[in-house]
Amino acid sequence: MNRKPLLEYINKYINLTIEEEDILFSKIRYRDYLKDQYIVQQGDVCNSVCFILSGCTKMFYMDKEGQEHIVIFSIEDWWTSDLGSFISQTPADYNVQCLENTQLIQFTNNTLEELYSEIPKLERLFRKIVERAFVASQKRIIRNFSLTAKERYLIFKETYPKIEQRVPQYMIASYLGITKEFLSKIKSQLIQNQ
Amino acid sequence: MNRKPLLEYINKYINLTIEEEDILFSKIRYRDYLKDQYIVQQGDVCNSVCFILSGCTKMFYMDKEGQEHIVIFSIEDWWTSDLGSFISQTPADYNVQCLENTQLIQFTNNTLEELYSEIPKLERLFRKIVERAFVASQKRIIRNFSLTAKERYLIFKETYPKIEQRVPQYMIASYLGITKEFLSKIKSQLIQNQ
DNA sequence: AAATGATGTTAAACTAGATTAACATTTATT
DNA sequence: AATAAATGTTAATCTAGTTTAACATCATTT
Repeated sequence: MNRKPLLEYINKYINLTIEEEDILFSKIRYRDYLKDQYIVQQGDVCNSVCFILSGCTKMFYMDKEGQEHIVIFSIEDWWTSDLGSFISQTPADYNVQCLENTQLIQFTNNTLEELYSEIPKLERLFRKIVERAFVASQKRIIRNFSLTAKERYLIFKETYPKIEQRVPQYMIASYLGITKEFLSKIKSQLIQNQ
Repeated sequence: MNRKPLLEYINKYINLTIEEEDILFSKIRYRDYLKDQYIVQQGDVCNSVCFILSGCTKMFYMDKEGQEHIVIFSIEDWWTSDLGSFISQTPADYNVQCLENTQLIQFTNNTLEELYSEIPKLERLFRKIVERAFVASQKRIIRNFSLTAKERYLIFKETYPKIEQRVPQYMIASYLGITKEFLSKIKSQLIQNQ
């Protein structure tokens, strides 16, 4: 299997020797999921974090009214998991479902613990990855408070132009925290005012 | 100075030898801030993360209209910083200001890099800290989407009972993403309906 | 004790976004 | 090609939360 995407990604943060690369790839597992399959299900304990090689997933929370709230989309060269469930080994709050056929690399709990002890540098890698994710998450909280839905939509389009094209509009509405009807209204307003 | 609070905190995640503890405390710096002083200012590059020994801070974003949006409160045994600015060494998006006289331990960029190389275990510590912070941050995004302001207020009171007592109500409103007037309304509704 | 500033409350008018419902368009299935 | 299922749009009505403004309370300074 092709090692390139993961190695290129990792090399942005740390440098591995050839031997370390071999250790890494001896422990991880490739997996293929079909469109609509679940990688994580709300209520199950999530036992892996996954690096996406191709495809697209959504992570969402289903509330008591049965409404879906999308936390994040993930595509190639990014990660997906319910990290909260993974790190504390408690039932997942979220679902992760494939929006396209998706190929990924799984790091299970055991895999990761072994890797951390054999290649301590990976501790740094994952610290840096989570740092960035945390910063993005905090930015999103503030945006949700201080910007209107229209402004948030424009930022979303700018930030994730690829995702805009690949997923249905009603899911983008869910990610933005608005209804699909209101997103429709925003889009028609944007078309008129230019 | 008293090493106990930081060591007790660290011991929840990793174990340090006596020698490692000494290295740690030889590199960090204690600081005292007065009420209302700024630890980080929007626009400056943030060059430390701080562990709070006593006191209370707010981290907030000031929008173009001059409105303050509180991202998080921090009290004893927790951290404060603009992590985004700190890790990428770019101008801070947020302010961190003391709400009480505040005593803290500063980890500067250099301090941390030295510590990581002398005590690699600390890499793991900070990975775990950021993991938890990230999970809490994602939970908050979902709560803001799927719960009403009243529900969010009740959860806030439950989760941070100490903070509720210590900071003015209008700042709690800001943290919840609502106006102080609406928080007042919520509180009077809660008093009537019981 | 009076005065000033910071914080908190109440109520009326307003608005961003939700809800409901009907219809339009695109995609998948037979 | 026809039908069904999924996705997207429009418009009317409704509501959670905002805005404005006046007033109340509490703390600090003189």
